[in-house]
Amino acid sequence: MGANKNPIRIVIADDQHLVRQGFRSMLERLPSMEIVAEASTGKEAIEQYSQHRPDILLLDLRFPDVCGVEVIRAIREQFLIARIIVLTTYDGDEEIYQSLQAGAKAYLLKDVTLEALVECIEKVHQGQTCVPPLVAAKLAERTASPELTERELDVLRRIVAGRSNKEIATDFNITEGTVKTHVNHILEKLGVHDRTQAVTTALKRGLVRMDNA
Amino acid sequence: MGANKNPIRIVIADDQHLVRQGFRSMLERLPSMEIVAEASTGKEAIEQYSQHRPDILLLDLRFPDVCGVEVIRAIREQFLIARIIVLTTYDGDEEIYQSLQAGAKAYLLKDVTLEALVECIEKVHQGQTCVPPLVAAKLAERTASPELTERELDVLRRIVAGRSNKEIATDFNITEGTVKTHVNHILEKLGVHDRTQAVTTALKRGLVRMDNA
DNA sequence: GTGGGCCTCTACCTTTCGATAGAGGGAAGG
DNA sequence: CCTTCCCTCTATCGAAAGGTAGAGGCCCAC
Repeated sequence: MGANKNPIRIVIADDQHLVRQGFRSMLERLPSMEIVAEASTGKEAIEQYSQHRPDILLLDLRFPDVCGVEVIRAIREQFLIARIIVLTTYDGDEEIYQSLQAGAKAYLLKDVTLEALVECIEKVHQGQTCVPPLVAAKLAERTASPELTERELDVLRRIVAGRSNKEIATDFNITEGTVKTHVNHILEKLGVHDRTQAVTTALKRGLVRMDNA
Repeated sequence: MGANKNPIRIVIADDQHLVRQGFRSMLERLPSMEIVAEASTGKEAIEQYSQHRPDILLLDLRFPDVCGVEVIRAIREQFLIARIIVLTTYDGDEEIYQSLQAGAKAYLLKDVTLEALVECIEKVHQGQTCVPPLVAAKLAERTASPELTERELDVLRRIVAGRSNKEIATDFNITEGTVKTHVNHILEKLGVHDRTQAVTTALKRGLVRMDNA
């Protein structure tokens, strides 16, 4: 089991130290893989990618600073050939859609087996994509449901932040009536009946994220 | 680096395959540790504990079936000496409190270093406990805030499920007025002004969990 | 048994929310 | 140019939510 001449060069980006070390520990056993760097934030992920130009970037979506999708966009902007595998626990249709839309080549959930991960890495390295059936099914859900406009997303985020219609109105310098219009459209598009349900479905689908603390 | 005569025998319980394998891969390198089993559900965790009686159980809180706290209670009921380390991403004060209350000896977040994990395992194996400062701080928050009654928790769960006061009333066969009373108490105790904020606060603090799908 | 939670109920009132229906302006695209 | 979409606003209305202030029954602990 000697060193491989052309191992697949990989950067791991995950905000959890232990998870990164775990991945590293598993993948380093394989002679065909080489971990060239780690990143614990979105910013670091971009930096490490630029610096090392790995064959594969294993990317989580959760970071303290930039969200994973932004990382994908930023990297793909500079390096169109970038081969990015999203490896995360989030299974919301919106997160999947956004990631693939931004240019990720694969979307894996962290409950896959090591074998599946390795297979995926090899496929992507060869220029293929990799979207497991369950993920694809989630993606289909999203395609079936109407898209929110930018403004509606703004309002939705404030709703999740726990603000009232009146407060949202002052936040955006618009009338409460307008906010209500947006809210109505949001409820329609999400297929729910009140803002409380809007919050939970938005969180489940990955349309918004809760701020910590 | 030969085999240790008395390695610390460990069971790993985590719903994510890749994470389990990562932990195993890391810990197996240490001669002083031995992974004797894995579990991917709460039920399995209890079974594997009973069967192997490990020195240490590394336990996540998220499982498809039983929640981690229940697992702790079930195991501690049979095996009072059980030494359980909670290793999770959840940092809500309620989850921490419940876990330690149920008898966990340590509570670690998955962003700790491997060194910290190993140190924790050794400490717990020697009969000590291990609660990092940040976790302890979260715990303090919980102690400072009033506790919800069983009924209030029932109502809160329904609120998170997106049900209206009227619906909750029929769910529990009580009047809508009574539900409103409970809701008022909930809002007071959580320190929020409406049910939407109650939902996010409850989720952040780990008082309730969202049902998937 | 007395006090204190807890759960239950009632009543009243204000505010907020959500539904509905419309309308005007601006930007993008055919 | 015309259509379409988005954002904005107005107006009205009923339904739901939230605040306040009680009160009775139950069980447990002191």
